[in-house]
Amino acid sequence: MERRATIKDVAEAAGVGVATVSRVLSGGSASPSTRERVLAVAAQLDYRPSALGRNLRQRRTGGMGLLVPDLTDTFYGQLAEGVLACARSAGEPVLLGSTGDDPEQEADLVGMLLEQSVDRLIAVPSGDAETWTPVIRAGMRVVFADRVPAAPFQEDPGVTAVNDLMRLDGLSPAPQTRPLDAPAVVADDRAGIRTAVRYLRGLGHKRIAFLGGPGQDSRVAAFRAAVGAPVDEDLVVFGTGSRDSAYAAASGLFQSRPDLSAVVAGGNVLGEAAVLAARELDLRVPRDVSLVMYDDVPWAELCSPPLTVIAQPGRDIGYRAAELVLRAETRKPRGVVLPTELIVRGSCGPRR
Amino acid sequence: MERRATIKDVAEAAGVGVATVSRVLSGGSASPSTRERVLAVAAQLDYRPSALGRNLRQRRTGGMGLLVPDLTDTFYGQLAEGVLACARSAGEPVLLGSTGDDPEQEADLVGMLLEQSVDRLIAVPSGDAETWTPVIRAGMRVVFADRVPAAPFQEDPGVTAVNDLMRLDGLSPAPQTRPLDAPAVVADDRAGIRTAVRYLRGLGHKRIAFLGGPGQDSRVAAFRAAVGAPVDEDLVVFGTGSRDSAYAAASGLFQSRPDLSAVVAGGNVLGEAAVLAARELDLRVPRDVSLVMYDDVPWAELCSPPLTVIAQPGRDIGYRAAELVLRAETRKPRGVVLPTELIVRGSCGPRR
DNA sequence: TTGAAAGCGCTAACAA
DNA sequence: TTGTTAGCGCTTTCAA
Repeated sequence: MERRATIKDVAEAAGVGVATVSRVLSGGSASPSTRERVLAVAAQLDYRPSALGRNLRQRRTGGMGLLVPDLTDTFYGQLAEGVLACARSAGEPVLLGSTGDDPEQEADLVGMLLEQSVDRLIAVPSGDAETWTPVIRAGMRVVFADRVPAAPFQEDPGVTAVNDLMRLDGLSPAPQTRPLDAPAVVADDRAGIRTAVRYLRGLGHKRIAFLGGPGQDSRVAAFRAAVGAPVDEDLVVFGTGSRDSAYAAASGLFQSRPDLSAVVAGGNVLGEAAVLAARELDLRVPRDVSLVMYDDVPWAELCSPPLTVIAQPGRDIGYRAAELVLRAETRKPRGVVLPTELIVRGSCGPRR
Repeated sequence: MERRATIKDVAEAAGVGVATVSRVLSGGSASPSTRERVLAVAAQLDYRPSALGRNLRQRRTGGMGLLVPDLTDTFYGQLAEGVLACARSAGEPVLLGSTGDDPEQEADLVGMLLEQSVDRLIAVPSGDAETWTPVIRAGMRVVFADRVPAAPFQEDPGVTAVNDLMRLDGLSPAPQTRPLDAPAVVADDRAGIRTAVRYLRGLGHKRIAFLGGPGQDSRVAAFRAAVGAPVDEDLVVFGTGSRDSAYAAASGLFQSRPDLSAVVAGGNVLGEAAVLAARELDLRVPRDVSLVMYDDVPWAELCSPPLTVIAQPGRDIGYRAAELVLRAETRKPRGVVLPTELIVRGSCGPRR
């Protein structure tokens, strides 16, 4: 890197002390004449304050970290765009990491951010509450997006945010121990899933399956609640996050339960897998099987028939999360739940 | 951020000087006994060297910047995943920016990186060679990915990399002035487009259109070369990068030239638009119009018929670019061109 | 092999 | 309103 002008250069050229330059540039008090002179010189020298110096002095790096499971998943692309939009308008840098939905990789990435002294983080978490507690305790200001860390124990979720959201989602409330001081920005999974299930019920469907992926605990819970006890457990299956695994899960589901007439896919990768598996098995959508997919992605409309989806505002989720993590907010920040919308297209039909 | 152990703490606890700690931790010389002691203490204190201090001292930030046009475009998601994979294995952070294919936003983002003293950058460029020359001159080590900056003047492309690649792509060679010292990692657009056009020709198509987007100069050029002079200029149309604009371009194309029988979409967003526009206009694919799309994305298979595509290795492009920018390489680094592959599925048929 | 010391560019006390 | 100064945590001469 070529030598760039430093604050000292500006100070000398303007005939003032470095502190004055610093003050002027950060909007502190200074006489109009000094201010003007300093500004002129700075512009003339094309001076740009070094974030390095400032950060070291303030013992913290500006900007924020962003951890998502997979950027080839369009939903996370949308979420990331939201975060970037907010960060840009705030002039803050964003450090990106992709976790592959693997708690270990996630931990590595968090370690890297710690090393960089990044103390603000937006995360779509893979690890459970137990793994996140220490990092929040260590002073990292984290906002969860899209989902919250799973509770490690049924009897001790140990997470305020998780707790509240689980309650929102109709899960059993649990005693609040060790509250996890992190807000979360999520979609209203409960309402979204409930609406979808009711819609399918209205079409006459009785055997409705749920095809889930990692971190979709609240959607699964919402599904169970929506179909009501007793839940046919064979109709609730999971992939591990990769497209292959999602396909395997979908294919296995269709083959083991040819009696099912509708499936709710918990995310767009799972929806994709369902479409592919159905085609492979010569199941027609929606004639043989109806499909509702979580996430509205551009290609949902390209399928034939176009997919009926539960839309969640990925971009807004990211934007709001970035706002939250940026706002040097007061204590006990609360999370936000954004609405979902059932968009009816052509992938659901009456039960045959 | 809670107080973390510093190098000084480690030095004191180990009864050595800070320089020794620094040496030990960076693999310098030290007696076995000292080394062991320092290491033990460091581990015990959970010491992690602060990137802040190191960076200031070395007047540069580690890691790299990554600038892409749009993360909701799956191709760039793939590319980003490649970059992240390489960065992770090198333990380097990645600063992400999304330019929206807007040279101004791009310039802002570059400015931000400069301020952060990030001196390595992987960019899918929006601005032309003229805007990039100064940043490279300023010492930023940039590697272009997916495409190279457009040449500002026909008679003075002013860019070695651009120049070479344009030549590869069959454009007129130009005198090499002001060489732009930046390597590029791109797909073999020329071969990809040529193969697609030949394939369509083989199917009997005569009136083949090209639907392009920003930064696709080399693909357009390849298309012109492949169809051969005289090129029917009305059959070469462009969107500006947004989905809406792509749709408008596709729709306009189909309506103004009902005689066309095949279209090559220069990217997946354009392909998406073509499918949508065709459906809206009641054009059947491939009966009424054949379609080949650049980019193999997961949803290409979900369309019916599944889309015939020119696959380019997005992830590899990102990975290789990251390797290049990381390797403190010798002078005059050359770019790399990765192969494309025509994947025939169902969106092309014989001309009616 | 080791330690002392000098900064990297900046901000924030503190003085003037 | 200003300038001087002391570091932030680290690496790197330079001596010992």
